[in-house]
Amino acid sequence: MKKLEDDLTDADYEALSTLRYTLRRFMDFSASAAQQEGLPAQQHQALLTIRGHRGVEAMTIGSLAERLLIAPHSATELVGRLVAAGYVSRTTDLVDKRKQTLALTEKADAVLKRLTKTHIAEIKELAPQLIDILRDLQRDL
Amino acid sequence: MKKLEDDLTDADYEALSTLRYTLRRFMDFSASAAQQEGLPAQQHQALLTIRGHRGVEAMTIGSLAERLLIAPHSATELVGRLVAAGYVSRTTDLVDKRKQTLALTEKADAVLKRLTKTHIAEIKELAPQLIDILRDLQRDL
DNA sequence: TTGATATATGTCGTAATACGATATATATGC
DNA sequence: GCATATATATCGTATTACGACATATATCAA
Repeated sequence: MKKLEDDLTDADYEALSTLRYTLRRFMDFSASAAQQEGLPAQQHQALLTIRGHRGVEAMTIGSLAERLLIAPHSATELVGRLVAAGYVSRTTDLVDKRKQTLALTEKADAVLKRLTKTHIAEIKELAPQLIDILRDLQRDL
Repeated sequence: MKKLEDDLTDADYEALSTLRYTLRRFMDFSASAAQQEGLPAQQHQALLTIRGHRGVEAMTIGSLAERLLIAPHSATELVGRLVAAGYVSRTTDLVDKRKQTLALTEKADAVLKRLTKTHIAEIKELAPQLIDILRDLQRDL
């Protein structure tokens, strides 16, 4: 349906560039919204990850690290900040005492609820545009 | 089609969390790919932005900053690094001597071409999943 | 059980980079 | 032709993830 060679067109670069721009705007919106609630972006992501976690196993430092794509010891530091700020409680797992079980405080629940509503609203604005760009790139090459 | 109250369900948090996880994986893939080419992620974004720029006006420090959502003086520093590494040429605009016109070197063109191909391939993998999640969130609330 | 190894988390110094505050050069408008 | 705005640049600072290393607990084989 398109060019026969495997070379890239100006439109290809433009599409990818626009995708990244759109993603940046979303991330920027998100970071600003979190900041307004007094939360650094990464701490917001940690709260969302803990709250959005499905599964029988409780959330731990290690699984948080996996989900955030950071090293376990970086998650340790991140959780340290969250506990210090009163957003997360950290309890030693009773079965495996190496593990730390994480849970949100009421304070975190309230903040995250507001942020999540705002984010879903923003996504509704952004989604159609994003889907269009993704479809374009799918068809590409 | 869903709950009547404006409250969030566990599934809402889960969907948003999954969206962010998917975005992180893409960004992480991208950062790793760039790193393998010797480029920090932000420098890669700068190159892509310059290359993907459409419009009569040439790319400048200021418009790069806008597109990257960073402060102009941060773009100055970023471009400084790119010039030092031989990826970008910076020339004073002839009409408006305050402006710096940016262009990619051949070295940058080659690297960016490889990276862009890889990225488009990756997006083809990720796009269906991403579109699904976005649709879910669109229908939501 | 014991000892060896693996796993989970924690500590501390470092590096990278965007920012704030500030500065300079050029343009533009009255 | 000055006052103000715009575009870019410089430098010190703050944030945060990481590498290197350390500790505690678990697991498994002999």
